[in-house]
Amino acid sequence: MLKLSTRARYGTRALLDLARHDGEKPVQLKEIAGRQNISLHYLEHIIAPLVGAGIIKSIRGARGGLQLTRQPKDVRLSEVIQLLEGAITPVDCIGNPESCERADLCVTRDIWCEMKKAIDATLDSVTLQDLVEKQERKEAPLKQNV
Amino acid sequence: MLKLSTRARYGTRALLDLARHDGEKPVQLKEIAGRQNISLHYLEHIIAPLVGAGIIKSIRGARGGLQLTRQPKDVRLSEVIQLLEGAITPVDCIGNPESCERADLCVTRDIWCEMKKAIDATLDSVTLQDLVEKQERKEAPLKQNV
DNA sequence: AATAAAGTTTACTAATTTGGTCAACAATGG
DNA sequence: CCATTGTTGACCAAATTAGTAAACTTTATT
Repeated sequence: MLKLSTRARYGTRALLDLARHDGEKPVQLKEIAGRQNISLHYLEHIIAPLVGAGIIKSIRGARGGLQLTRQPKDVRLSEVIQLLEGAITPVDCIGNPESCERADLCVTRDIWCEMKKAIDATLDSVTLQDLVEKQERKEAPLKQNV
Repeated sequence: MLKLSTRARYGTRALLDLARHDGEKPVQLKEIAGRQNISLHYLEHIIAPLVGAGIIKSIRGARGGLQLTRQPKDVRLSEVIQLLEGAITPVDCIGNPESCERADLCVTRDIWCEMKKAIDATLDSVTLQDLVEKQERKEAPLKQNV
């Protein structure tokens, strides 16, 4: 049913968490895992490709942690999802047309291509900064009630 | 990676096959399986929900087969995919917000909702008739070369 | 230098989903 | 009655997903 993997979901939440603490001291994996209610061990796996891609900087050792290497406004979800679950290819023949001999005549393939484009466009239009701001707007009214 | 299941792909191709023979005598599963290069036994399972939903009529016995119950222009891919793999819910919390306690404050959820909308809109904009016409346009130039 | 606090990496596993196959069954035309 | 065609349920293997565990590396601090 065109599911997004938990890797993608957790990873995005983790990045949003980092974005909210951008400019502060490093954020520990443990903190993120706690706040986002994600298994620490699992989160380690999810973060790895993001560190590998250089979108996150890791600082080892005591008082270490993780930090974004770019400003939140410069990180698009399209890139994040790409790193977390690879390119969005609803069907294989989008990526490599050779995988199906009828690819060039196949009209259903064309539709799946359009679907991919629609998804990509959606994700490309959102940055971490957008999410941070949205989150703050959502939380603001609540604080007044306290 | 947001894969479309083979059920969805095969099923759509099968329906397109039926649409191309709309108004003719019933089309046998065997023929479709042959033309579309899909295992007959597997196709049986894929067709079942479509028959169940009444989008296809089945005629048993000798000279039986399958037929669309509606005109191809009245069958939208959104409905087809819905039948073949259920509602498109990139994350569970879209369908039932209760599945996650932070649903109402979750900004990533909002993005996944937008993603779903983009996919649905794409599929809703295409009918089987559109596919048939597109296919004919694609095949036309080839015939001249023969 | 020792130690504790981080992140990194590899190995393993359980559960689920996917993509089928097989065979018995039901209905229908001839 | 019988050949043909769709229907259904049981079953299965491979892949993927989601997660756990533990050893390992790096670094700040004392």
